[in-house]
Amino acid sequence: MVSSKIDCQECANLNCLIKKNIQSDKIKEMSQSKSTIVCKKGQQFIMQGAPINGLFFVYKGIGKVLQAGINGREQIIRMAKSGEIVGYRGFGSADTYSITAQAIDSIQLCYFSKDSIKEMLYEVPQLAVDFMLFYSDELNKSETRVRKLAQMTVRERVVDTLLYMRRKFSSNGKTIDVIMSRKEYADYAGTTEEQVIRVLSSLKSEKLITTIGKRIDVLNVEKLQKEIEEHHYFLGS
DNA sequence: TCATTAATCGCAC
DNA sequence: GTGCGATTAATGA
Repeated sequence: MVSSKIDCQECANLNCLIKKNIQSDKIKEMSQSKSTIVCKKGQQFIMQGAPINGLFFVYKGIGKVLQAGINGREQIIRMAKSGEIVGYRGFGSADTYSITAQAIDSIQLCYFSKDSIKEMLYEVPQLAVDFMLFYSDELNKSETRVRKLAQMTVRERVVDTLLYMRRKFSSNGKTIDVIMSRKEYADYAGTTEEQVIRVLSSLKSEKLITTIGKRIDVLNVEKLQKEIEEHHYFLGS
C-alpha cells in the first residue's frame, strides 16, 4: 500500500495546510516523516471504530467520508479532493474514528501521525492558526448541513447535492467530473436511490440538467440556486 | 458474447 | 414520500 514518497515541497496542492506552511523549517523536517498511501477505487482507508493515530491529506484523487447507519443506509458527510484533510475530527480527545473514508476514484494520500501534527502545531503558530480556521469553517458547514437535511424537501436536497458537486468537482462549470452512483447521490442528500432518480428525471425534463450515462451536466445553475436560496445556499457546504 | 450490476419506472402503502 | 419488484440499460469478464 505504501508507495514512493511525495515531497511536500514539490506538491501542487496550494490549499493544503502543510504545503501552505512549508517555508517553515520545522514543517520541512516533519514532512519527511509522513507516509504516502495509495488506494484503489472503492477501498477504505479509514474505518469507523478503528483507533485513531493520525491525519490524512488527499494528494490526488477523490474520497468520500461517511457514517454507516441502520439497515444498509449510509450518510455521506462530505467529499474530499486534493489538498483536503480527512479524519480530522479524530484529532480531538476521541480515540476511535467516528467515520469511514473510502476512495471514490483511486486516491493517493499523505499520512501524518497525530504526534507529528501536534509537534508542528506547537512549533509553528501560523499552522495552528490555519488549523483553527479550518476547523471553524468545517463546523460552520456541518451545522448548515444539518439544518438543510432537516428542513429541505427531497427535491431541494438533491438539487443542493448537485450544486455542491458541481461547485467542487467541475472544471468547465457544468459537468460534474466525478462519476458517482445514484445511490451515492442519495447517501449524500439523505434519501433513497429512487428519489434521486425521480428528481433527476424531472430536472432533465425541465432542461435544468443533462445526463450522459452516470455523468451529470448542470445546465442552469442560477435557476437551481434560486430554487433553494431561501434555505441559504451556503458556499461549499 | 453472456452474466452481473446499476438505473429506471410503476405501483401499493 | 417510501419501498418493493419488474424491466431495461450499462458494464465487465
